[in-house]
Amino acid sequence: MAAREIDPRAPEPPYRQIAADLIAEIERGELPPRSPLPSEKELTERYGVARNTARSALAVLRERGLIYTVPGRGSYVVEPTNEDD
Amino acid sequence: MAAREIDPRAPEPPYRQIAADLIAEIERGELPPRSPLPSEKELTERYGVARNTARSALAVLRERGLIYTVPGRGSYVVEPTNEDD
DNA sequence: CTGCATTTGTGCGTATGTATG
DNA sequence: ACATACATACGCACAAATGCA
Repeated sequence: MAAREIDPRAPEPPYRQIAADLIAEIERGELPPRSPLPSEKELTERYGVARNTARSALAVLRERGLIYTVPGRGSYVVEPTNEDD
Repeated sequence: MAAREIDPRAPEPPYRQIAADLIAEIERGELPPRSPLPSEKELTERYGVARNTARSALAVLRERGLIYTVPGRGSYVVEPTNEDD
């Protein structure tokens, strides 16, 4: 298997497609708060991209404050901050 | 010339040293608002680093809201927003 | 409009360092 | 010491945007 719906020729670059995919997973609750995201290595295998591309996708989520990264451990979904109730 | 004071073995990684250097230039007024920063290529030559490293340095400034980047053109110092008077 | 140079955007591969367990 | 994972860095390639002749 591997390689989820990533199209290298789409106007949206792969790293953004992957970021959108991960964000969708979080919003669907498939990746609940504090749960670990796939490692960079797993993302490379799952989406069929290079490590830098996987890292770029994670960087998007990090900049949006959706995840945080711990060196040597991995990336995790942030705790919700109750700003939507 | 080339290669300004960048030490690859310092605890501060090169891209942060370069970012700090550029920030200092902005704060000294050597790079006034709307002035163009050196291109990525120029930064690689000036500091003796790879383009990715130069890009990482610019990304730091961009995230801090100190510069903005126009594809195909370059990066520029932002306009001050008068919040310090 | 066409072509060209310049510059940034994206991507791949690889290597080394640091943090964690 | 070791495995895993992220951080940083190098080199390279091609695409896309811009500006100009």
